[in-house]
Amino acid sequence: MTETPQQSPTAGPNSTPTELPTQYAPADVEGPLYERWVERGYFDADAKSDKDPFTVVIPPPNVTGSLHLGHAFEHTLIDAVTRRKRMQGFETLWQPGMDHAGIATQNVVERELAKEGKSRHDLGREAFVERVWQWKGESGGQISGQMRRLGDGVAWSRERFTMDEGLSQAVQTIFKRLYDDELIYRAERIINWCPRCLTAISDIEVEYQDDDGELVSIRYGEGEETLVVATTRAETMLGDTAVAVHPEDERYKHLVGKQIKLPLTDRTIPVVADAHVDPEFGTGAVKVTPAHDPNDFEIGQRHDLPNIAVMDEHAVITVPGPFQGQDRLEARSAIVAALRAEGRIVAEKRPYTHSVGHCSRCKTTIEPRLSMQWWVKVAPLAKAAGDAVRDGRVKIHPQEMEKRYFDWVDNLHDWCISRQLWWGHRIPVWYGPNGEVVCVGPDEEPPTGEGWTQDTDVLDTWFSSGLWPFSTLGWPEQTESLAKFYPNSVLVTGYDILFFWVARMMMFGLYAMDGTPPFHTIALHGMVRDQFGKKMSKSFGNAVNPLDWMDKYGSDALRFTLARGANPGVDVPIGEDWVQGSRNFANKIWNATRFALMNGATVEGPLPDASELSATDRWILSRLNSVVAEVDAYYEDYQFAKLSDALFHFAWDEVFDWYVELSKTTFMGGGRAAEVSARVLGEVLDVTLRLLHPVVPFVTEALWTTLTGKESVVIADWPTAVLVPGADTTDGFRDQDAEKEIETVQQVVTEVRRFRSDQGLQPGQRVPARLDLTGTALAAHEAAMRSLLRLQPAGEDFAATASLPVAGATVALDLSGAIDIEAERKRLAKDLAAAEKEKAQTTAKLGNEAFLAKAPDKVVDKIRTRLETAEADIVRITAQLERLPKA
RNA sequence: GGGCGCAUAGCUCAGCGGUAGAGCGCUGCUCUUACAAAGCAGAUGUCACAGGUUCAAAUCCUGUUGUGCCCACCA
Repeated sequence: MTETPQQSPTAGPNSTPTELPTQYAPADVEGPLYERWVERGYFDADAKSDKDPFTVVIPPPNVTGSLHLGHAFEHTLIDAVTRRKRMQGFETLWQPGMDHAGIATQNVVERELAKEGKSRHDLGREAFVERVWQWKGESGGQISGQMRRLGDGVAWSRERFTMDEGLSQAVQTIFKRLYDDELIYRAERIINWCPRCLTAISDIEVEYQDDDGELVSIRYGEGEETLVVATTRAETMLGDTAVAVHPEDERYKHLVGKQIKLPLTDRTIPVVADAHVDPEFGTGAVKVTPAHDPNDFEIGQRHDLPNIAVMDEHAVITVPGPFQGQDRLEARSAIVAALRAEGRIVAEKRPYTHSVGHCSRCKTTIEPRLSMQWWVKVAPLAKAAGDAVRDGRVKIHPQEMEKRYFDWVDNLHDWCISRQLWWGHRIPVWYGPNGEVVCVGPDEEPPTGEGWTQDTDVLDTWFSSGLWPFSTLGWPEQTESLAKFYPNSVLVTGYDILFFWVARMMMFGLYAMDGTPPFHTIALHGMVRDQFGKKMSKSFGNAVNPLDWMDKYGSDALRFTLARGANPGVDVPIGEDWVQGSRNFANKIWNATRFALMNGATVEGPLPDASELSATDRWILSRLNSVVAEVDAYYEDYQFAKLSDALFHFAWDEVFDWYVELSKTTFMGGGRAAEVSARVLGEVLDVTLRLLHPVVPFVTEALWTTLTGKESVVIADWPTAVLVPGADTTDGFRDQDAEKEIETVQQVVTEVRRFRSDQGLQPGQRVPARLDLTGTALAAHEAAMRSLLRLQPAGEDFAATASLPVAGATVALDLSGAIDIEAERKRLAKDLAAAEKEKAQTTAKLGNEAFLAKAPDKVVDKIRTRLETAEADIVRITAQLERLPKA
């Protein structure tokens, strides 16, 4: 769809034909540019470099499928940060890689198998794992393809996978060290069991939601010795081994120590006194099922109660009798029915809304279950992880998130790390024939001989990703890369994995790297949502494949839209219309650069001396330097939305709109003035493109290389304040007077345009006009203003029918009787009313003693100025109204 | 049950003590020689509600209502 290259019709002295088409076609440039960047090694990181390092790791995407908009968002932010640092001269490493995502990936592959009517057991462990590797190959390829499309500047040669050889070594090493330090142990506890995934999961992998259940109150015991307990999981009563009451509870004191009959069984169970029981809640008596409830388990420990498991791993009743073989839900209603038949149900509450745990992977209701598992003793590790933030060595951004972090690390239970899965790092522990337990580190031979077997479980996937900031650099080997790039500089990730991943990296990093935290800043971003702020999900039908929008609008457009919505720590809505708007912005940059090139914009040679610059030139250079400073400040504070917005408005409104329009007459006039402006425009574009590059890398690369003739903006210097020869500034050119002057020009132009529009004049219609600019600084801008306002020189027969005094200047127009007097009268009346209101307000304020006494001078001055402006406006408008011919 | 956050233009959000802002959308008029993926002009807000502090409150405090998120072993 490329159009014939256009040539500037007004071919001035500097105009050259340009090869750029009139519309930016991202698809034509993005792919080749990315491949060129990679080939030239711009993204590689050299551990031998003497530059200061800047390191950031990718939050490794799961190899479960393809990237979604959330990844596109995260990658945009990380890429922007690292591209800027690279331009600033740091030895920059963006470490790429992927996560094997144990349970998630195993589930995906099992679903694939299910389509073929097979289960993983049909294949057997080895063949199944082989199959998952195959899946990883495909999915991983897809993911890296998407990252290339996005423009991610990662060091591909360093790509790692949490299950590759080196990282497996790291996993075994740290496991062994923690084991030897007694920070990893094996114990039988109540765990969160997923009867669908058939594995234990950790506490944070359980999602609680309010479910409707039924609370039944059951009478236990016989005759005088009865009490009532309540439960939502009636089936667990088969495993009850006690009833607990509060030690001080008078109602039950006589029963403590007695045995009472457990209904539906031939067992009797003791009544125990335990302070855990809240006498205020329910009946004050609690059934105790140590094998199926974490609290009950602890009560059981205190009172030496037996643990009776009543369900197998599929949550099917195993207790011999009428309920054996029934699923837990089936058994629940059957047992309630049986109890009712015995007259033991004394109350029912249905529905009873209560919080129920679900497997975060498959949503199946968790079944607490007694099980032998491996654990990390987190207390000492979590203490260190909390302290590193508390003492300021690690900053969390935005700071409000610190509270969440502390709440978690300060109240952490031990971490169950073993999983009854096949996909993952196998636990490096061997069991001997006589119950010996041997933990083996990397490069150690496992015990051989009769009866020795390796633990069949694998590790929680977050165990290996917790090592990511240093395992990717070669740890446990003391590599050059590790020395150079650890600790990481900043971690950019979503607040949703603050506990899963960030806290674990903190714990492991501090532990393995002798107390050096893995990064000094944690920048947390929000979740991508749809244009109405709704969560994106496949089932809701509002999920978007980032590739679709990149195909349609270009990667830059997607990236810019995402960056522009990125307020720290809060969710980011995105809609297709907005991406389209960003595409328009990219096109605008493209065309503005075309215009500049057609007019000879250049970066060759030094900037002209300050004495040669027009006020327009000085204004835009001054503004440019403010924006450079502003953008830097926003980057340091991870304010991506603000920096993107600042650049958007500076580029579009100030450079591409006002500067270009105000300079057109200069360019057309040719001569030295045009040369000067061409050099200034070249400079402004050069800097603006470099400022924009981290967020919109492709279009800026295409244009910057064309503009400057240099190799690549990827390796260009990050902008600093521009200096103008001959100007009395050392820290960057600024010119307040020029800024004021152009502001006035803008006011005049806007005011006259408003008048023209109100009068129904066609935008292109030329009107004879006389401009009285005496006593103002605007004389130099007359040609530009006439051009912008379509004003012709006043001829012999000029008759002013409208006269607009604005900002000290007067613009008289000859509308040759075409003026709509009523419209003008209305407009002026409206303006007059506004000015009078303003006058009244400011007068009142200035008459207020208290205000004058307490308000800062700056504010008082401002109010005075407002009053003066209002008074001047009133005079002006009144004069205009009087001058209006009678209708 | 605890903790945190949010309520500002039709939508999504900035602003966080001194004249209400942006993007998108909407209404007019224009192919004005970089760009119609554009230009110009315009409309639209008791800044959730009620109190309080202050010369001054969208902005600070208290309460109310609505809403979202995180955490939690009350059967």
